[in-house]
Amino acid sequence: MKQRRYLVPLFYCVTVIILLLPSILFGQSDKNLKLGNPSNAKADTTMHDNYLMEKPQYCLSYNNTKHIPNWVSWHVDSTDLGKKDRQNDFRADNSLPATWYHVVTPKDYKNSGFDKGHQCPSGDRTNSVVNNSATFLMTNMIPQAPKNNQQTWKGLEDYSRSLVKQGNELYIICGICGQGGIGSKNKTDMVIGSGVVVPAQTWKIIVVVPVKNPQIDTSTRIITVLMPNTQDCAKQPWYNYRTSIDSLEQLTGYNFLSNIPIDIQKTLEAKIDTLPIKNKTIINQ
DNA sequence: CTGTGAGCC
DNA sequence: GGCTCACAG
Repeated sequence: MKQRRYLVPLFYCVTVIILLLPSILFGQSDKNLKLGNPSNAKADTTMHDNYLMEKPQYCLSYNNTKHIPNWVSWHVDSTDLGKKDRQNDFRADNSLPATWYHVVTPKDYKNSGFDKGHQCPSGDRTNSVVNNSATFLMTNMIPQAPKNNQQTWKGLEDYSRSLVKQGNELYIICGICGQGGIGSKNKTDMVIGSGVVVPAQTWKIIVVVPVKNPQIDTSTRIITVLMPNTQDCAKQPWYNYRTSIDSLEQLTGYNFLSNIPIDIQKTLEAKIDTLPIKNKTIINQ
């Protein structure tokens, strides 16, 4: 009879460990795709143009015709932001299926007039060397016009991290559409290197969730942008490129936020963020 | 690897 | 000036 007294706490401990196992093993990786998989990508090598790759740091749909991701999805909160240095170890992603001939390397971007533009930013993964280094895999890069990448796009990335520091967690997805951009050589390029497609536009959706009240409802702030992959992009700040998820769905054919209840989803997808940014006047256009 | 540059706070 | 996005050699 005496042993039975140990059974209850033992059962309790085992249950807790089993329940926590996914987060112990995978950290935050389960959050990276939490709001949905907009193109129904699958980790199936026959899906060569919509191939799902899940990493602890971010998830993506890879396009082996374009040799860039269709979209990259991740989650950021204050635990992701640390003090680890930018690793700068751009390199081929050898976790692509071995049967696929084409693997993009940094060489494909050399002297192209386009940046190796992070989708999941280095700056969103600074809590460990391993996590930061993972953002430098080439499957997380697109040929991005330098002024788009280093100015307009970076402006939104910096603003996003300021929201995290103010007590929010973010669910972010971004990607590409179309073909043909204008880089530092001041001409339209359709491809660079050994056939890496240059997108015409870049888009991003940020779902802002206060950590102290982490529910997603019709009042949740959504920041959606769509900007040209050109040097002219930087003539406007990021907040002048705000649009609705509805318009992005029409453009891309994707279904965003599909894991959110449909009525909430519809309200959120119609919204265009209008919050003034940094007290600057927003130019209406 | 080091050095350089542009933009922004 | 310091920080962060990069580039070239």
